[in-house]
Amino acid sequence: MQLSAPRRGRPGYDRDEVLRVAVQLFNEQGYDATSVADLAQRLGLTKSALYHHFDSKEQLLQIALETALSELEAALRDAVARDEPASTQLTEVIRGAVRVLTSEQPSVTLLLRLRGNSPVELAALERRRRFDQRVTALVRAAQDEGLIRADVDAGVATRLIFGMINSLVEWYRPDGKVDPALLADDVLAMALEGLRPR
Amino acid sequence: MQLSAPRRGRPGYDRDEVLRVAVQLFNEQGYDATSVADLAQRLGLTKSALYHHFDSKEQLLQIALETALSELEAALRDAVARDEPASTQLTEVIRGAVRVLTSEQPSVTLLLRLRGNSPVELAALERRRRFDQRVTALVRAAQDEGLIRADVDAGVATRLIFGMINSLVEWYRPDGKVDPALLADDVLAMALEGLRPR
DNA sequence: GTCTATAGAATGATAGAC
DNA sequence: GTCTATCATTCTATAGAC
Repeated sequence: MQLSAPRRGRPGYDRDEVLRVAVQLFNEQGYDATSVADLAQRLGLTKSALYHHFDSKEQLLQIALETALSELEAALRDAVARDEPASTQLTEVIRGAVRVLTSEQPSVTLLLRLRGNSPVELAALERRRRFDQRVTALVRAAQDEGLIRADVDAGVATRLIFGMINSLVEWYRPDGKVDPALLADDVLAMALEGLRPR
Repeated sequence: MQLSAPRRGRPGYDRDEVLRVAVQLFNEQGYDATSVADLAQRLGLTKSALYHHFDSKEQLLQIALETALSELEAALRDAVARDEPASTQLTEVIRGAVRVLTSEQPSVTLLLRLRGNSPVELAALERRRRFDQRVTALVRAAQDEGLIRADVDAGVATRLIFGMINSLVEWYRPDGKVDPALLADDVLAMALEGLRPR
């Protein structure tokens, strides 16, 4: 079974490679601050060559956001699929979110910086909001089970936990020095046990 | 003592009011996605009238960033001024940072979203980096004193703590329902004791 | 010849500055 | 309002691998 069709035509970038470089540049400079000319220059192409691969600048954004959101939603689905206590599901969601943020860091970074300036961005923000709501419900259930203190608001607790997790896109570097699974352990330890020695 | 000079000439915005609206709009849409025409429309002015108050769009950004950075640096200075253990200084820095993020939320929000696309942005990012380094040194000293577990990297711990704190700009709303000082208690409790009941 | 990646030139719209 | 620069985008055509 062949994994990729044999290359026809002159050699050059394919769609995936263009997308990868585009998302990286969007994250370096910001989506709005990055012009199609910037991207063409980074790739060593002309703008018109880029438009052969994609319909619009926004389409590049849309595809990247779809990747980020579908991976996060899959992690949530996997965590709640098995018949386990909400506390276990919550810890699995946290591990899954850390895994997605490290493995799909570029596209998730784009997602976390959206301002809602277009229908595409608004739709992505709405999907992200629904994800947050489902996690908040898990935190609430985990409070009922006693894993999480009941004297903190579930919404505040969720936001603080994901404040830690989401900050990963700002400083995590996939250079192999930090195992993402161990990083998830650190996040869970800090969220549940705190940083003070016991 | 009069707090504001009597208004002369036609009524209108003064420099501070223009700045306030500008920073708010920058945060709604993103700095790069906001045009001077957008800002003029929001204020009900022409672009020319705006340029009477300011030299450039970037000057508005620069002033806001100066506010955010000087307040954060002042909070750090206050925390380390008194002759107390590093552990105490660290908790005071955290309280101060939460106070600044809530009281100066608009300008700090701008600071946290910078990408370094101009010399002004690069200089601000460099000042922010120095702030982070000084806090990391405090965390390291607090580890030596036993407030913070020694088995987590000081840099990782600092980043996770400020991941929580910085997330405030995304969801805190100064509507009076949440006292910032109590919010700082929540952040400190989660960072030090964790969310699991003891 | 056919398919794909690429270029050059030009479009209309909008940017920041004054 | 006006200016010049730059924006995203499109049209038409070519270069190179099959």
